[in-house]
Amino acid sequence: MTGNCHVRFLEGWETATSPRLLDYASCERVFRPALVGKPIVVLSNNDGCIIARSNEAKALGIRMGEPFYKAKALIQAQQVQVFSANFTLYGDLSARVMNSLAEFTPELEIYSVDEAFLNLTGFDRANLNAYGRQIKRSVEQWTGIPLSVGIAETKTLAKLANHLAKKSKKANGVLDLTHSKYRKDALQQVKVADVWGVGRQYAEKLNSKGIHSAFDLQQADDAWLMHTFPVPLMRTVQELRGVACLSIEQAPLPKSLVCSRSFAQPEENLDRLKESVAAYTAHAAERLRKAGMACHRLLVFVQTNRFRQSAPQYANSTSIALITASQDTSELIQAAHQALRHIYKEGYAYQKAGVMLLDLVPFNAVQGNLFDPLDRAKRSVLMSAMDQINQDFGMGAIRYAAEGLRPRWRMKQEHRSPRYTTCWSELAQVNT
DNA sequence: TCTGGGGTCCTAGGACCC
DNA sequence: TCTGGGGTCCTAGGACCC
Repeated sequence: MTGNCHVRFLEGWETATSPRLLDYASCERVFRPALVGKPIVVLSNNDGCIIARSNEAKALGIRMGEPFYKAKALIQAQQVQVFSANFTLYGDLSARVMNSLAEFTPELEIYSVDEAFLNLTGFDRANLNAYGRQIKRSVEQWTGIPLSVGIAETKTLAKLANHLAKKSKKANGVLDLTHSKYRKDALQQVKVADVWGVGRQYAEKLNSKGIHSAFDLQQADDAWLMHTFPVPLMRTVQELRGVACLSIEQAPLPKSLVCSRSFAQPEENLDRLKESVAAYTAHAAERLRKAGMACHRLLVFVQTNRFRQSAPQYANSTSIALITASQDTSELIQAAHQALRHIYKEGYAYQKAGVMLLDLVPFNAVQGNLFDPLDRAKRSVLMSAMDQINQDFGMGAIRYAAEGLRPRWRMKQEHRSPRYTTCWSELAQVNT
């Protein structure tokens, strides 16, 4: 028997079309225990809109995805605590939770910043529920982050169990559905749109054929499904039936890597776009080196604000192939600037730009090139030195002049909490 | 007035070759 | 030169996920 355990903390969010919330509120509370029980909201990059609310803030009627300025009066009147998204802090707390979870399984898959799968194959089936409670209790005690646990034979069922564990008072954060007589009942309770692998498009199509619950989907006709939907949905259905199609995977190598941002203000000027693209490239390259990878292709994209339909619209992208796979920041910045010059058109108010590093390969497996103009061994030493300095003194302590000195395009983050766990100077701001 | 950022997989279709 | 059939590779786009 395979036992899959799905753990979720912080809660998840979804795309703009069906916003759920990201409960980063619990991260903020770890260092400000006085905030427990108080209303909290977390803002998106640029402090534009609300991407997370604590239960107390929800109760006040603050909506998910609501523009900050619209909720401002209510927020002030009710003394709601406001935070800019602090992804550095959330990422670090996430790593601590993952390390704690690793104590409970020989095989841990870090699925996202706030989710993990634990392989419990071979564990005592009768005691899985108790084991789930032990995980929840221990990790919460060690990290201060609340979590919920779902257990079942397949990953899809484990996710579904977790979904119910959070909602059900009786489950109290832990639900084991392995060989459970409540299985049918559980599947009937979950809307098909809430099944992992069923998005909005599929849900609409399924609903129109009378398939509304996870149970309906589990019972659906195979021939019809195969004919109507792409292959991955059939895997989902099999998983709902208890047939494992997805294995627990440990740290699969990334295939691509993206860094992109919306600007605080629209940007028309090529030089400033070049600065932002250089900075995104530098950031992406740093992550690339950290992953031990190099890229064969680099893509740059720019776009105007698609919500402002009255303004002229333009979006484009292009990629540059690199003869030798690279992780060298200056080489990548050069390529990025070359790509940007190709797609830049004057007279548009750009709202967003981004850099994608594609066709990644492990750095130690990079094919050399006889006519390579770069001394890569030397460059590599330079990159390591830069990364070390930035790690010790904070992100951006040392950077390329091409990134600009006082970047106007930097994000607005007026309400960011300190990076308590990753920056000594900010730790001093701890306030209880 | 505001509307994030970072990923994967599958499929269709065009280019090119034999 | 014309023809059909079939293969591979690449790209773009759309679905999904967090």
